[in-house]
Amino acid sequence: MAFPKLSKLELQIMEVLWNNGPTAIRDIQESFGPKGRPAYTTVQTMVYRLETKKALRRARKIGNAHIFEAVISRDAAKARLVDEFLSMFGGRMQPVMAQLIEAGNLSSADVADAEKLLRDLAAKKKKEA
Amino acid sequence: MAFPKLSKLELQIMEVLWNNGPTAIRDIQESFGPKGRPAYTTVQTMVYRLETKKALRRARKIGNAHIFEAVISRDAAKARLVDEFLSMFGGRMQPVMAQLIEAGNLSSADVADAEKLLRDLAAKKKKEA
DNA sequence: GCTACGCTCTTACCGTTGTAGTAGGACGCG
DNA sequence: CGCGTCCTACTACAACGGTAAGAGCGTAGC
Repeated sequence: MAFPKLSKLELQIMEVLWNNGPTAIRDIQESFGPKGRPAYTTVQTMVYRLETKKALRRARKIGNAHIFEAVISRDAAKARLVDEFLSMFGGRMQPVMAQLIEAGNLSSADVADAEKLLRDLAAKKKKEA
Repeated sequence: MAFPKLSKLELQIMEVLWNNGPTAIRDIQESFGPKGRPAYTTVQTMVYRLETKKALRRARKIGNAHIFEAVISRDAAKARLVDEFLSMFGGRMQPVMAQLIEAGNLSSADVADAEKLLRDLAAKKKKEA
């Protein structure tokens, strides 16, 4: 399949690769901040699983350490997440928007941004039609 | 904890209770539509698990069949879902909105609804400040 | 009253996720 | 060259979610 499902921790690992570019396991693990981070081998296991899922690959070696890089794009992953989420709401968009807008702690700036996006989208839809 | 995490299938079951009020397992199962629905005992297992999670309870019996009713409200469950989802995006609201608006297949009506919600929210925020 | 059908309860199994230990190879420093 | 450190690769395991089979009991209808 083109697109594997990623769990929360897997996503956090991908996030590091998306932000930092190719990274060694040790650096991924340390990027979790000193407290409450998972053990080195935990991160390692997740990275290996991401590898079999083809979400990342071994780019090269430095010394005996592998350097991993993302294969899947951040946008693709997030689109997948959105789909997943939508399906929880029966696939209907409107209640999701409503819930997000009401329950999420939106700042005024967030609201303004969202409005702009919606206006742009509305305009685009009009043109298409 | 006050609020258990519900999986997809668990949510679908709760959905039936929220829509229909107190319901027997057989009716929950049948509400999944004749094709591709899970076996009776599968639904039953999920219902039992929801019971131990205190998401629903046995309301009464009809003959020897239990009738179950929701304990958790739909809004509470969906709020929980939204939180869960947000945490996947690092808790920041804006990118989530952006992703949803761009990637979700919004109808024109959805867009209009969302805009209205946002306008109301903006107005409310102004008044608060 | 007996029988059959439906419901309950119990038990089980597999895949995924998160967690980590351990054994052994490689590398670099003194 | 030898020792410690670091990384790899493998293995393990528990919780959870989805799936369901099997045994047994109650009720309703004949």
